[in-house]
Amino acid sequence: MDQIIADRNTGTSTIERRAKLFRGFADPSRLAILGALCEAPLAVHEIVTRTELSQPNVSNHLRCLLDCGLVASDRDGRFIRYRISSPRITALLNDVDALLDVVAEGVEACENYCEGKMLKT
Amino acid sequence: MDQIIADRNTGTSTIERRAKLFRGFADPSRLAILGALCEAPLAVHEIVTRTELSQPNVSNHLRCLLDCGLVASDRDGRFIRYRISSPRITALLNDVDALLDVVAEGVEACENYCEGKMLKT
DNA sequence: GGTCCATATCATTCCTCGCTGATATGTTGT
DNA sequence: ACAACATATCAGCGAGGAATGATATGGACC
Repeated sequence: MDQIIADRNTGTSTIERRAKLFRGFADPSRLAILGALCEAPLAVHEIVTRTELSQPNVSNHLRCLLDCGLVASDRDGRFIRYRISSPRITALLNDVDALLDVVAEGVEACENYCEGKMLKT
Repeated sequence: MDQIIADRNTGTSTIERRAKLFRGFADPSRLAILGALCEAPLAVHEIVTRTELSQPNVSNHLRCLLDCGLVASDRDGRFIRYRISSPRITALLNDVDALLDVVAEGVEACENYCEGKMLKT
C-alpha cells in the first residue's frame, strides 16, 4: 500500500494505471469489438456489421483501443485490418469469465453503483 | 458473436456481465481498497487509514464490492472485517499487471477516452 | 482526375457515477 | 441506560465519457 502514494511525482500511480486499463475493458461496445477480434482480425466495416454498432462509434473505440495498445492495425488494400495485439488480452478475458462463474449473481445484483450502460439494440 | 445479442430476454448479455465486472475494478478507490485487502483482511477504519479515502467513500465502495461478491465481511467485535472473497481476484489483478508490462506506455498515452479520475490527495 | 468506398474526426447531448457533508444505525463497555 | 466509537445511509453536486449526426480525409479503381 506504499504504492498507493508512490509515483506521485510521475502523476500516475500503479493503481491509476491499473484503473485506466480496466476502464479500457469496462465498456460493452469495446468488449464486443475485442470479442469479435479475438476470433479473427477484421476490417472496420466488418466489426460494424458484427457488433451492430455505428461506424463512428466503432472508429472512436478502435482509436482508444489502438492508443492503449490493446489492438494493432495493418493496411490491407483499401481496408484497415485490426487485430488483438497480445494473447495476454484473451487470457485476461478468460480470467474474467472464470471469475464471473463465481460472482455472476452478485454482479447482477449490484444495483447501487456499476449500473453501467447497455449494448445498443 | 452470437452472444452479443444473446440473453436479450434476460436483459443482461455475457458482454454486459463482463463490462459490469470490469467496471467494478475500473476505479482507483476500489482498486486501492482491493489492493489493501489482498495483503490482509481489514476493518473499515483501517482501510480508511491506509487508503486515505473518506470513511463514507470507503463504506460506499465496500457496499458495491460486497454486493458484487468481490469481497466478504465478518463481524469481529465492534469491527467489521472485510476480505477478498476469492483468490481468482488476486489472480486477475496479477494478470492485469502482466498485461500492463506490455501496454503500459500505450495506456498512459491514451488521452482520447479513458482519462479517468485520480486517486484523491 | 474524378468517383466511390472505407475510415476518421468533430461538436453536442445525455447519462452515469464518484465524492462530499451531514446524519442515522448499531455495538461495546461502564 | 449512556457515552463513545465503528459503520452505514442519503441528497446533491460536479465531471467524464459514450453515442449520435454530420462531415472530413484518404486510398483504390475506372
